[in-house]
Amino acid sequence: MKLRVDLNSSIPATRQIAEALRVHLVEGSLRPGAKLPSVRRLAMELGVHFNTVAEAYRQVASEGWLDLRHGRSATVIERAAPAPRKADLAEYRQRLRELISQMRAKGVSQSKIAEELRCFAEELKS
Amino acid sequence: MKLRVDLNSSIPATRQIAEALRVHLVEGSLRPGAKLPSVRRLAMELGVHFNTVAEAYRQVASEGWLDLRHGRSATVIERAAPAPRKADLAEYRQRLRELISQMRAKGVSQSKIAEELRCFAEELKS
Amino acid sequence: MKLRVDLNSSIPATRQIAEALRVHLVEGSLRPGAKLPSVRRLAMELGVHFNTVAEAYRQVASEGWLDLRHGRSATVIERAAPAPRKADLAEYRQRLRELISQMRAKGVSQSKIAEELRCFAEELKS
Amino acid sequence: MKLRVDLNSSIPATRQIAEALRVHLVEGSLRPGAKLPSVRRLAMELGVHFNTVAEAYRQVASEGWLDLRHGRSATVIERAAPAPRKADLAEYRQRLRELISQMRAKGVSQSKIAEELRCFAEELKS
DNA sequence: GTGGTCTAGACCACG
DNA sequence: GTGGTCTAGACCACA
Repeated sequence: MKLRVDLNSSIPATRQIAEALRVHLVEGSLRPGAKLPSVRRLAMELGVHFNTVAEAYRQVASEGWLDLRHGRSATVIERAAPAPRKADLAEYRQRLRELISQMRAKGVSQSKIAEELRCFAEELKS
Repeated sequence: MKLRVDLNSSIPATRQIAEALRVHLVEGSLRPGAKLPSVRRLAMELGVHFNTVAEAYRQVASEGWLDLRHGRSATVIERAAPAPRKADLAEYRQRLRELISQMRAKGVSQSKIAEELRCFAEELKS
Repeated sequence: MKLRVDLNSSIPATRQIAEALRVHLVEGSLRPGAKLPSVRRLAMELGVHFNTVAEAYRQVASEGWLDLRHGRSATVIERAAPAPRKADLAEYRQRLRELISQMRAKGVSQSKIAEELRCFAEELKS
Repeated sequence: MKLRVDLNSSIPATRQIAEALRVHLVEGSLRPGAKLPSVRRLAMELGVHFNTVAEAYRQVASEGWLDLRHGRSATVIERAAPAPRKADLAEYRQRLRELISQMRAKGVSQSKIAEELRCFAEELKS
């Protein structure tokens, strides 16, 4: 498992790590039963404080992906996929619309954005 | 032009207003030359402090959408699209990826997400 | 409103502050609508870091006592008293039994403990 | 003597074991002279690592309840009740107050709480 | 060895 | 002015 974090990015390291973990979890490269590296080890590898990693683990655990208990290493657990609520979908659509507005506001062209979206859509197909 | 803000929401009012403006600007319901309501009037309508609206106007203006000068009403301007910085693009891609992971974590199926993305991409083409 | 915290105590300041707030809230000296002092002001008064107070506020707010929103001062809110669940009562009884065992283990005499308990019971009557 | 520990509980095993022992010791079901099961045996029964049991024994022993020596089984001893330190008493009073606030916050009525306290006080008298 | 807590300081966002 | 976030370091608790 390899995680990339960019310490110079304006996106906080905690969020980057949590997000990278979610990607692995969602995509199946981290399966139930797998043990994550210890917070301290991963922190050293990434060049961040161990609390930064610990917080990321906690966030992901609070979403039901990890069993995180004192003294034991963090373990991926079987996770009952919740049924998506309609309200959630509407909210996500709204957030997507806002994200696109922001991109256009920052000067990214419509065609470039459309290309990005299609690119992600393709990735999901596989 | 109608803006919806929910004062009880945990999303801060400033951001809600700025987002709503951006959506209108980007989607064309606010065209160059259009005049926005005065800060105080809009504030009264929305039930927020006028500074809150002023801050939202300033944010949107700083992105090049508005001509904001003392004594005149805020006017939408034809804006030279700023060159998107590479770092920005990377950040937006990251945020998009994150949004998608969250949707999947919430139980939205891959195909459903892909469909949403393509749908937005189509809208942008036109 | 006066809060006492003992920085030399082994009990963490955050917990002491949260607890002191709870006592005021439960006993009615902080009523719905009342505004708490700002985290920074209270922190200065108590001689702790403002984050310590902020965390205490957050804990109490998460129990439904406070309206805690960015930029506004913390306000006591009307709180629907939840119906006590039976399981809760059993748990509290267990915790009380454990607390008493610990006191006896530390050398506090039975009669002294009984006296304490009766003393608290009296306070509650009024 | 039977101890219940719940390995799935968020309460750590060590604490659960130590608490359970204290309750037995204080309430008299473990009297001076009684021998506790060996660390390994109890650990096996409870399904925990023997170090976990050993740590619990050590904690209880450090409070003067047990004679814990290499090669002999842990034995309950007649203990000279240690003099309670004033600071301890204050801390316990604080914890009791905290427990009561929590009960009230959870919706348990004052009179119900007072009744519980008096009930425990009576038990101690005998 | 593991993860967790508490405190702290620099900086940010909101009104 | 308000509260909040992020990172950090010393120390603690658990297995």
